[in-house]
This record gives sequence, C-alpha cells and structure tokens, in this order.
Amino acid sequence: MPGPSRRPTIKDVAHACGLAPSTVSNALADKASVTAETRARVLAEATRLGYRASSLARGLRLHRTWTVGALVADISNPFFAEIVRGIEDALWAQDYSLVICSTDYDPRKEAAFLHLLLDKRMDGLILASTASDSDEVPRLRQRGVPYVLLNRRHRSQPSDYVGSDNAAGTAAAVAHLAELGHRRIGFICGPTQSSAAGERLDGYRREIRRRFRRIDPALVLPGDYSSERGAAAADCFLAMDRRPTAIVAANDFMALGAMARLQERGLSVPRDISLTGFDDNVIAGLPWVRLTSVRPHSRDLGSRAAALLLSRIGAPPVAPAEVILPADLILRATTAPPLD
Amino acid sequence: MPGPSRRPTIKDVAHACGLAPSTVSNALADKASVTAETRARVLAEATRLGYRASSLARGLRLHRTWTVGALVADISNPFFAEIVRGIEDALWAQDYSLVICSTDYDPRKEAAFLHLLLDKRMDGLILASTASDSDEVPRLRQRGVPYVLLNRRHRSQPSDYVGSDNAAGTAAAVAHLAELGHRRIGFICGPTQSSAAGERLDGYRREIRRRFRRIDPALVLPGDYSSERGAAAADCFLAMDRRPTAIVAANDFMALGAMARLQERGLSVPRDISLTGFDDNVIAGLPWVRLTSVRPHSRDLGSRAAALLLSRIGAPPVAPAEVILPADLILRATTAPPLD
DNA sequence: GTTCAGTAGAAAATCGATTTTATTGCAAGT
DNA sequence: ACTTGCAATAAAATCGATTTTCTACTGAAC
Repeated sequence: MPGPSRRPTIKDVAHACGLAPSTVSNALADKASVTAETRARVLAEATRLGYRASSLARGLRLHRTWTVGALVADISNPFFAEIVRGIEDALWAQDYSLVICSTDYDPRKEAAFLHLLLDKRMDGLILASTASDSDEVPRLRQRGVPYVLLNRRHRSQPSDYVGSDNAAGTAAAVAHLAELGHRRIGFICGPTQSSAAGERLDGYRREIRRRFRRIDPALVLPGDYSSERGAAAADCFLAMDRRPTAIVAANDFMALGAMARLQERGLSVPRDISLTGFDDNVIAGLPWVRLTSVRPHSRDLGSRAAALLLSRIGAPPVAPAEVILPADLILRATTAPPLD
Repeated sequence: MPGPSRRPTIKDVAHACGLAPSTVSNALADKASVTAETRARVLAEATRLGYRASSLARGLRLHRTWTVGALVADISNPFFAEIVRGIEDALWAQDYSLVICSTDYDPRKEAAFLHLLLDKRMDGLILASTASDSDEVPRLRQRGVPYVLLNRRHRSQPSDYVGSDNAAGTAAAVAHLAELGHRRIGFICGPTQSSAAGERLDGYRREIRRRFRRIDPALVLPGDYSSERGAAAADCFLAMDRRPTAIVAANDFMALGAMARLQERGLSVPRDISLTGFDDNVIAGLPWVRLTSVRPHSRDLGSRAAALLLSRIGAPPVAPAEVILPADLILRATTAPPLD
C-alpha cells in the first residue's frame, strides 16, 4: 500500500517530460510557442500523473480565487436556502465556487465572516444579511472589492443591488383583497432593519391610499417575520372594535402563525377573515394550507445576483446597477369576499 | 477619493516599521525572538494599515486552507440545509469556512465538484451526496485526503461515517403502530442507491419479523423520496384486497404525498389509516399536518460530521470511526388504533 | 584581549503556479 | 563567414506569506 502520496506539481510533470516548468505551463495553457508534439507529451504525462494545478498557487500569482462568498442570515431558512441554490447554479456554470456563511442576524458574526472572506481573497461577495447601516459596506466599495447587495439596501452607500419588487407584491395583495370587496385590511410588518420589509409596508400603504384615500394606522401592526409574532398580531386584530376583514402579512411565517391562531379561536379562513403571505414558502402551497402568497422567485434572485457579481469581477469599476425582479401574487384558498 | 488601493502586504508593514518581513511575521506569530517593544510597534503599524495576512499565501506555504468542502444533493432541500447549518456551526467555532456544492444526485456533477474542491486544496471533505459505489471515495482515501461520509455509506471502502440510526427509527415507528393494534403495516421505500433508505427498510423488516414472524412482501412498495411517489403508493395500497391499516413511509415527503392522496379519496387520517414519516421536516410539525415522524437530528448530524473531520485534519491516519446518532419517534396526530 | 554564547533581526529558501526575460540552435540574407 | 531573425525552450522574477539559516552585536568568561 503506497502511503498518502504528495500531489504532483508542475515540477513533477516538467521533470517527467524532461522540460522546464514554464514550458509545461505554456503547453497546458495552449500558448503558441509550444510545439504540437511537446504539448501532446506534456498532456500525456500530466494525465498519467493525475496532475491538477493548485488553485492556491495560481490564485496567489493571478490575484483571483474563482470563489465568491455569500453572507446569508440563516441557510436553514428555506428562503435563503433557495437563494443560495440560485447563486450556486449561476456560479457552477462559470466554474466558480461558493463559500457560505450564516450570520444569524448578528452584526458581530457578520463582520467576522466578512473579514474571513476578505482574508481568503474572495473574488466577490454577495451580501444577503447585512444590516442596512453596516460600516463594512462603504469600506468594501472603497477597497474595490466587488459585491452585490441582495434584498437589502444600504442606507447610504450606492451599491449593486438585486431584489424583488416587494412594494408591488404587497400592493398586488391589497388590490386583490380590495377587489374582493374588503375595506378594512390589516398589515403585519417585518423587522424594521430590513429594507425589504420596509418596501413591503410601502406597497401596502401606497395601494391602500390609492384606493381608500386614507390609512388607518391602527391596522398596521409590528412584526419580526416569526410565526409567534404573527399569532400575536392575530390576537391583536381580533381584540379590535372594528376588526379587519382581511390581513396582509409581510411574510409567510407570520401569515401561518396568524392563520393557526385564528383557527384556534374558532374563526374560519377565508370565510371569516382573508389572509395573504409573502415569500411563497413551500408550506404555503401545501394542500392543507393553500395560503395565498406573493412569490419573490428567490432562486432567480440568487442567480441574478451571482451573474451581476461575476460581471463585475475583473472588470473596470462602473456605476452601481439595480435589478428588480417581479413578485407575483399566487392565488390560493385563503382569500374570499368579506361576510358583510 | 483614493481609488481602489492594493491590500497591504507583510512587506508594507515591514517597510512601515523599518523591519524585515520575517521579523514582522515572527512578531505577529508571537515568536520569542522578538522584543516586546518591536512587537508592539509591528502590531500598531499592522492595525494602522489594516493588514491581514493572505490566506492564499499562507495556505500555499503551510499546505492548509482552513476550508472544508461539502457535497450535498441539494441545498434547497430542508434536510440538507439543516445539515449544512450544523456543519457551518461546528466549523465556525474553529475558524474554518465551508464551500458548498449541490450535486443534484448527478454523479458527473459530483465528480466535477470533487475535483474542483481538490484543486482548491480543501483541508477535508464532507460527502452527503455520494453514490454508494463511487470510485472517487477509495481514491480520496488513497490520496490521504480527510473526508467523512454523511448518512451514506460506501459499498466497499471503510470510511469515517456519521449517520442516524435509521433502522431504529423505522423500527420504533413500527413498534408504535403494532402497540396501537395494527397488524397490517405497509412500507414505502426510499431510493435504492441510498444506504440510509436501505437501513430504514431494514428497520421495518426487523421489527415486523420480530412481532409477526413473517413479512408480507406485497406491503413493501418502492419509492424515491418524492411526494408524487408517496401519493402513487397510497393509491396502490388502497387498491389492495386486504389493505394495510397503517403506512410507514421512508421519508416525510412521501408520507405527505400519501396523506394528501388519502384525504382526496375521502379517507381520514388517522381514523381510517395511520401514517408515519421520517426526517421530521418542518412541515410535519405544522398545526394543519401534525404528522408523526422520526426525527434524525439533522443539524447534529452536520456538526458531528464536521467535528469528526476536523479531528482528522493534520492528524496521523487512524482506522475509520462511526458515529451513529439516535433517531427519535415524534408522536403527533397521524396514528391511532385501527378501526376493526 | 580574545573567544564564546546568546540575542535580535536580516537574508534567503520555500510553497506551486504564471509571466517576463534570456538563451540556444538553426536557417536565411548579405 | 557573420550577422539577423525566428522558434522553441530554459531561466528568473513574481505573488505573499513562513521558516530556516545567517549576521551583527552585546556582554560574560578566561
């Protein structure tokens, strides 16, 4: 048994061919100055020895790693998992690979990961978890590190950005409910730090104002994307004198939490109250759930972000671009005309 | 605006201090041969310049990358997402990072990713998607690359392995149903290439044989982990002369598919037929579903695999180890005594 | 005063590739 | 015969770190 053997280097190939390493390099890179005969010999020896160039050494020399890093809040959340899958697919097509970091919404962890990725000289970064006011973002731009913000804008630093048309998504949900005849439509917000959550709220307000002139601030409840807060919001709506006949939630988890609580209390969805979510989580499509929801095409979000990033790498700096993907309302079984 | 500036190198720090690069390196590594005063000066300059060592250069020199690669079938599948999260957590604690590759169960893609990771000189690999008969696995061992098999054994190559006690999981499900009084218990298999799926079938057979002496082969239906095949299996069971009073599915998706189909056909779960799943997917716990399922502790699976891998890296080779984590039956609302 | 040991730091080698520059051999041109 | 030009390959520099080896200097011992 021939113990763990060192991987062959370009020197080994050169030695086996009786050539210099530089010639082997040129041969493998299909440079013109190498004879066809020599090239063939090199190729043969290289495959015989199982030679594969070290990305480490090549990266050091070329200042490229063919690797990008992605900061997401939590890969075990299906929304991010889907995004990551989209990123991966786009990278795979160009022989790039992906380092993934779950930050748990913790700015300290986020900064630590960022430095780790920078130390590893990633060719670019996709930021899907960064707080909207992080100091790190302007620093990245200043250093000239390519990066794309995904579904989260930065407060002050203009940046390449890929996101869903969040506002249009909630607006479509409100429009759908209004056309069913609803007049009192409640809203459960996402976390305030998230720019996407802000846009979802904006879409709600815009459409409510457009159709009914005024917004009832009592119908807008805070939330944090968790099902528990969704349930709490449902309680809150139920306790109101003139309770809403429909609820728009800023994401599916909260909608699901609200739906469960509503049913616990003996209300029927959508007979007694209509409900919409956002994200079109797999759960929304389940036959037992059938939640009307806004689909943000998360996988596309990821692949578009990766494509944009790749186009920036190795290219001269240009003005930041924005890619906004449509968010479609998927009609299912949780909306109906109001009772009265 | 001071355009995109080159990252400072150890030479820059050395120059700023009026020292040699080697001295700076020694100072930052807390070597004894450097004066406290010099060390302080180096530290000050390093932080002032924002110097961080290139992992690329260091990796080339030290033959370490502080990065591991994971091959999973599909990161957008919650089961793998959960595993990956576990891996990440364990790596993060030791300043390692993770390159993630979704192979889509495609052996060609799998081999391509593997070579990519090897070219990048990963310190180790976690294989959660590899076919049980892949030639690559023995090659890895021969080359001395540390790797851990996760939830999939290799046919012939003894390897470090981390997995759930799949057999005990399905056995527990069967035992639970038998104690409720069920005598005819059907089984929907996973894909045949998966060793984990094989173990789940084994657990079913073992417990059936132990309690009822003989196995009715008609009650064991093929499957592939998809909800469609679960639904098809339900149809198949329903069409039988003496249909089973309970069904054990090798995973949740198939159980869910079967459950939906059963209800479509007007059957009630668990009154008319009992049902159990495997994986304890988030969906199983939903208030509208409440599927009794076996929980494999996926996140632990990931973190244990990462821990085992890390213990192998840089250590002398030893005989392969196996880590088997318990799989617990989570009782919910889809099992009840049989009608007759 | 000379040797010796020890110390702090500098210089050089190294990791494995790529790229630039140098060298060799050969044929053509004058 | 002697340069000139070209083609094929070799040698050397480079990327940015670490590690080994070397050097200069200090102070103590004989």
